[in-house]
Amino acid sequence: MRQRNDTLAAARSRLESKQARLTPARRLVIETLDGSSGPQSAADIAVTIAGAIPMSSLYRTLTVLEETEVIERFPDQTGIARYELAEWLTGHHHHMTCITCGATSDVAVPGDLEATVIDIVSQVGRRFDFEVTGHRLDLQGVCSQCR
Amino acid sequence: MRQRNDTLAAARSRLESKQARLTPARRLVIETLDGSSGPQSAADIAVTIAGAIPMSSLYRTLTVLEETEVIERFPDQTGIARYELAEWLTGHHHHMTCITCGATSDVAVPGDLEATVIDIVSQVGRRFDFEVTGHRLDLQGVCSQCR
DNA sequence: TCTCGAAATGAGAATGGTTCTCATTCGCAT
DNA sequence: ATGCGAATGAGAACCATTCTCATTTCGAGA
Repeated sequence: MRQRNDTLAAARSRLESKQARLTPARRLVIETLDGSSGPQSAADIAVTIAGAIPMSSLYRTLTVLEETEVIERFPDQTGIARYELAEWLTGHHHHMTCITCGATSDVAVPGDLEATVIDIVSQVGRRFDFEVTGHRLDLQGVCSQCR
Repeated sequence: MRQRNDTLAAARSRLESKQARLTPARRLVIETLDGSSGPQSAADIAVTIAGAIPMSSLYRTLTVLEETEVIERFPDQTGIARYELAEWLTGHHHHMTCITCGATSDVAVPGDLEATVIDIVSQVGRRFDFEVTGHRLDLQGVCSQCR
């Protein structure tokens, strides 16, 4: 299990390799995402850190962390940006989104199944002359709490 | 191969079952999406139809068609909404997005592979106590034109 | 065919997430 | 200590999308 200090150290060296610093704001955002079980919006993060970082700075912080590939950004179903630690920090995973409560949580597909997914994806890429560099698998459904 | 008239007829009956009409604007949008090979943004559609529908009406049209499940909406990687005909009209498919040019195109995963995907997805759902109702598989990579 | 009411439209204002500007502050390397 | 690029904060600006409301269109019934 990766420790928080590992994440911060890895993030710091990634940032420094791009002449950016691990500032208090950036550290706070990284720690927040490291403690979350699913992708967080800027507003989510602001709530978690109790507004410790003004929105304009928070967005800029998120942009910097995204550009340095410490975090990844993708829109949720409504188009609002959500962030999580980059996969090289967390490990490859996918998402399950509950169509009832809207919650999205991470899901690590078991290794054997993930291998099959990768195989399928590359077969499809080959068939359509598309050089696959990554994939995303989202499950929609109803979570256990909503049933 | 589904014909355009089939699509329009199916859309009309779907709309009428929800006391909505197949108006000229709605027909135009449906025909536009029917003639596209990938998801289109509101701006894309506006260009294709040469501004024949004012943006406020276009957005409302898209909302109505989405609510009646004639089309589906999902945000692209930048968070901008993109639309395409619902899967009950087009058949189940996935998307390939080129990380170089940004183009997204539809891809129908061959039946045997799709069956495996469905199997994997339901296994994962079972394992995580999540009642899967649908899935989305996005391939990222480089298209043949960009290589 | 005429009429009425519900549905649809168009123009423009309003919204809200996100980005930009710019003046100020911070922190590392001399 | 000093200087300079990096980082910050406040607020304005942006822009995709939604809302408002007055007007128009369509279709069912007279």
